[in-house]
Amino acid sequence: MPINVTVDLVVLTIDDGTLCALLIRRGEPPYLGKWALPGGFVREHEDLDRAAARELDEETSIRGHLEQLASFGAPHRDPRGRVVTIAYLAMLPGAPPPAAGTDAADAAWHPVDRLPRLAFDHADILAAGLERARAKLEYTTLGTAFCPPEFTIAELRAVYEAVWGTPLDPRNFHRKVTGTPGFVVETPRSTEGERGRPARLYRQGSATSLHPPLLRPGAV
Amino acid sequence: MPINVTVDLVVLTIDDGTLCALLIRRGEPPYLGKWALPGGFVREHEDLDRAAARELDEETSIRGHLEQLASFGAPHRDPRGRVVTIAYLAMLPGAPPPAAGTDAADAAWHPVDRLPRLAFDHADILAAGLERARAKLEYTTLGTAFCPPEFTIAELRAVYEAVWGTPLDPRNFHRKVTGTPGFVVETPRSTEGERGRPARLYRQGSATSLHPPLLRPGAV
DNA sequence: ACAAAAGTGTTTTCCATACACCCATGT
DNA sequence: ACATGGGTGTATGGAAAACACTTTTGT
Repeated sequence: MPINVTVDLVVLTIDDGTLCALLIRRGEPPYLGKWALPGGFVREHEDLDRAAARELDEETSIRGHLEQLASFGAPHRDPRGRVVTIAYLAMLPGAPPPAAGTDAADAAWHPVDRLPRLAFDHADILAAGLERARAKLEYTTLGTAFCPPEFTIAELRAVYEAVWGTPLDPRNFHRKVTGTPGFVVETPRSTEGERGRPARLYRQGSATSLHPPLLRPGAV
Repeated sequence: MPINVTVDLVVLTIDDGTLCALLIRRGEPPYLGKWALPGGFVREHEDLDRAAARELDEETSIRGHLEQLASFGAPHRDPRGRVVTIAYLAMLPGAPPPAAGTDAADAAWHPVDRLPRLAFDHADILAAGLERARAKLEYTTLGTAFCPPEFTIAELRAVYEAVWGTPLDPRNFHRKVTGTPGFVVETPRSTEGERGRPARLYRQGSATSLHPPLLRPGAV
C-alpha cells in the first residue's frame, strides 16, 4: 500500500529575545493562503535526513542543528489523500530574513506564543517541536545551536530564557555553564562598544549531554 | 512519489532480571530465516499508532506501554525497494511465551546483551529503542510499565537494575519512589509466602514525569 | 561621577549517597 | 534462634538557589 511521504520542518530561532518559528504561506490548495510549516515530498532515492536538509536549504541559507522529531500519519490529515509526514526540528542562530520557497507565497518568522491558525495538523507538529526543544535544552548543550559562532554567556542565557519563558539568575547560570566541562570554550576575545563591562566571547564546546541537567524552574 | 510504509516494533520486557527484546524469525525473503523485529505494512485507512498496536496484538496478548520511537528511511534499507518504517517502542510486564505471527516462522525473547544478527537495519532500530528506554526511566515513571498491576518496590527496582545494568541502593530507591507524589500508590495488600519480611504491594500512580529525575549512576 | 552589565564569593538549603539499624516473616 | 529480605533513621558531601559585592566599560 504505497503512501505519499513528506518531511515537514519546525524551524526555531531567537529573534530579539523571542522564540520564533518559521512559517510559510501556502501558494497552492489545499489551505491556499494559510500559514503552514515548510516541507515537501521525499524524493525517490533520498534519505529522510537529506530530504529535511534540502527543504531547510530552500528556505534559508543559515545552517544549524537539525534532528528528526516525530512522524504523523493520521489517515485524513491531508484532504488530498494519504500522506505520512516525518517532522524535523531545526534550531538556527539569528533570524535572517527568510526566503520564500518555490511553492510558498510568503515566509516569515512568528513568535511562538502568537501563532496564526495553521494548515493540516501543523499546530500539533509545532507543539511537539516546541516541547522537544524545551526538554532538550535541559539535558543537552543544544542551547548553543541558537547562538552565532562566538557568543557571550549572557546571549546564551537569553536563549534559555526565551525558550523556557523564565528568567534565570545570571550569576548561577554563568557558573553552571562555565563549570561544565566541554559546554563552552573560552576565546581570547571580548565584546566591545556595548554598554557596561565587556563580556568574554565563547565558542560551543564538544560536550553534547549534560549530567546533571540544567533544570528549568517551575517544570512539573 | 508513493513509498511503502511499515511499522516496526522494539518490544521490551524483563525476564528473570534480564532485559529482553522480542524477535521473530523471518518466514519470507528477504532475510529468510534471519531474526528481525516484528512489524508490518501500514494499511490504507489506518493511523500509525493503530498499525503499531495491531502488530503488537498479533505477537502477544499482553498490553503495556507503546510509543513512537523514530522513523528510518535510508533509500536501500530494504532490498525489495523503497520502504520507510516508523519504529515503535513497547514495554510489557512479564514475559509471556510469544505467539508466532502470520508471516513469522518463530518468535522468541532475546536478552539484549546477547542479540543475534538482525535483518535490515533492525539492529540500529533496536539500539535506538534501548537508548530511549534507558533515558525514559530517568525522567518518567515508565518503569512501572514493566511491572504487573500490583508490584513491590523491590520488583520495580529490579526493572531499573535490568534496564540500566547497574545495582541500585534498595533503601535510597525505596525512599525516592515512595517519596515522589504520584509515582506509586500504596495498596492494603502485601506479599506472602516469600522469604523474609512481606513487602507492601503498590499500583502505578498518576504521575508521568519525574522532577527531579532518577539519575542512573555512571551515565556520562 | 554614574549607570550598566560582567563576573566572583558566600551562605543556605536541599538532595543524593552511604550505611547503621530495626521489622516481620519463613525455616 | 536464625537467616532473609523489607523498610526507616541519620550523617555527610556536593550542587543549586539566593544575594552581596567587585570589576570594567560607555556616557
